[in-house]
Amino acid sequence: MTATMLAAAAVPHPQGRKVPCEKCPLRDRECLRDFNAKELEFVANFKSGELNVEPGTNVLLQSTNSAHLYTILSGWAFRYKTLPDGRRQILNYALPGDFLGLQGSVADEMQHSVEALTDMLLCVFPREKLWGLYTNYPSLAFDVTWLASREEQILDENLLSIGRRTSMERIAFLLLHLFLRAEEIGLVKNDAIQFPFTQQHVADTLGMSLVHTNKTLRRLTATKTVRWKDRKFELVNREALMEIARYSPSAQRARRPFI
Amino acid sequence: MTATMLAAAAVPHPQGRKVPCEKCPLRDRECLRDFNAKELEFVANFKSGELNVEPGTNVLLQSTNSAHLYTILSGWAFRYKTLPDGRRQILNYALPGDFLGLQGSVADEMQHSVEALTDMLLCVFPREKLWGLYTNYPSLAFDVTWLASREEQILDENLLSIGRRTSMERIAFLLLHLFLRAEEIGLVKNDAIQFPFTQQHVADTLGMSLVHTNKTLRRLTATKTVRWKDRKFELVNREALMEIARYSPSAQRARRPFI
DNA sequence: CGACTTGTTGATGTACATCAAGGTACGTGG
DNA sequence: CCACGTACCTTGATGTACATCAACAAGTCG
Repeated sequence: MTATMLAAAAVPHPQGRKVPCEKCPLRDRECLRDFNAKELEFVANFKSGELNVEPGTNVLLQSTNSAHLYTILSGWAFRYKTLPDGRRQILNYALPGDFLGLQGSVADEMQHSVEALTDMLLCVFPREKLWGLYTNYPSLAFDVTWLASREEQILDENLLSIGRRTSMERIAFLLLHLFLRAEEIGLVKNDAIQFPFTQQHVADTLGMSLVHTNKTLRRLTATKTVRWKDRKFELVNREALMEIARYSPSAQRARRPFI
Repeated sequence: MTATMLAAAAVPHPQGRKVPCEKCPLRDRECLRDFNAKELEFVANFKSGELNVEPGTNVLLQSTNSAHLYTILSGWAFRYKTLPDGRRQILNYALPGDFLGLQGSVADEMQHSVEALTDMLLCVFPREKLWGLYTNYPSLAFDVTWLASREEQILDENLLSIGRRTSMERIAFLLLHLFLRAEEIGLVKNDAIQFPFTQQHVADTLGMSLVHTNKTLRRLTATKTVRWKDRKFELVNREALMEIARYSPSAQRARRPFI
């Protein structure tokens, strides 16, 4: 029914810092807001190291508590929950610039897991410094809230999908959504991108069986709005796909935090 | 398929303050953390008035932007989204102590609507003062983040429900979830409570049709774990219901903010 | 040493039969 | 009139089974 969970959880053993914050790869992205010098200094101090993980690694694990928070510098992951009998629901995907582990600062233990889809480079923050961020850097605190609220928006949209969209609309919406997020951070070239997930992931995201996902996906590609073969995804007709997905262009975000 | 949307949006016309913050009805709830004098003073200044709305009123409306943030002092509401053709998905319910409208501070316009289920008393904050809260009251800023993160947790759980639980498990889980939230804030007496929503709301929350919701609900009540008649809900066998719902006791929250 | 088989595994594609869920219709009771 | 209850038929989704295809490892032979 669902893929088996990979057992090995990442043991965070922050190596010495490699990339100084002033040279953080994320800083080039024009979709992120700029830091001032003071903020940059704090963040540099906030950062305790980096973590490199392989596909299939569990960065965070349901029912445990991690001492770390992570910002994704590169790579893809997904957040998911499982029922005791193994049924799996993928909640959302995480891309460069996304922030992982906030829930652990608010509850005693994680209510979901995070698994890497590709090789990832993570920026590691010790959780106990989060409070210092709130007391000294309200702009960064607001960024954290911004990220939490954006995650909430995505979940709302997902809930609408699974609850009320048809299977065709669901798949179209998910592919479009991920494409647009990837485009926002510069991962798309010539309307094409490498998608690191399989049909099983799509099925587990949309609450569908693998077989039905496959059939619906064939029907979707038959519309010639998208191509998806050997991990390579191409958006052929954006407007038509938006139509199929019942996509209402969501509100622009004023700015996007850096952290 | 889904209930029709009520047209009238609430026009916030903050009347003069009625309840001074020191006497806020929420302060008695032992599930909320205490304010210190300084925080209380700020919040009293933050508050611009109160708003009283009737059942069916749209407190916030998708695709608009409200100049206000609200804390619920009393009453029930629900957050929902609609597709252009009218399909409705209820995302979550809002109870006393919950905070409404944060998304509007992060995006240009609301991505969802909020409709009152009962008479409600709302505490009104002007949105532009939110930044002052972040700069001067990090503890309150953290509370806002706490609330956003808790909302995210609930949405995660909902997504798991709709995506992977059976219809029986779904309904059991929803009823249990709402019962426990109501219990947390002292709305439950003798394992019984008035639920202000209908089967149509349950259907729209769980992504099911009304007819199927009704049939499944009959099967659930046949298990004698709950009673639900004329808006009165009674929890007869808590453990058995948790079993049916595949409820994994979620982590305790260390504290709960007041705002 | 390199080239060619063989077996394995994971992702995808497709054909059924079965079942859960939807839609319409028409009840009741307050 | 609205919320709830139930019957009936239809359809969308599931589960099982099996086939294809590429990637990869191990072993064999010239």
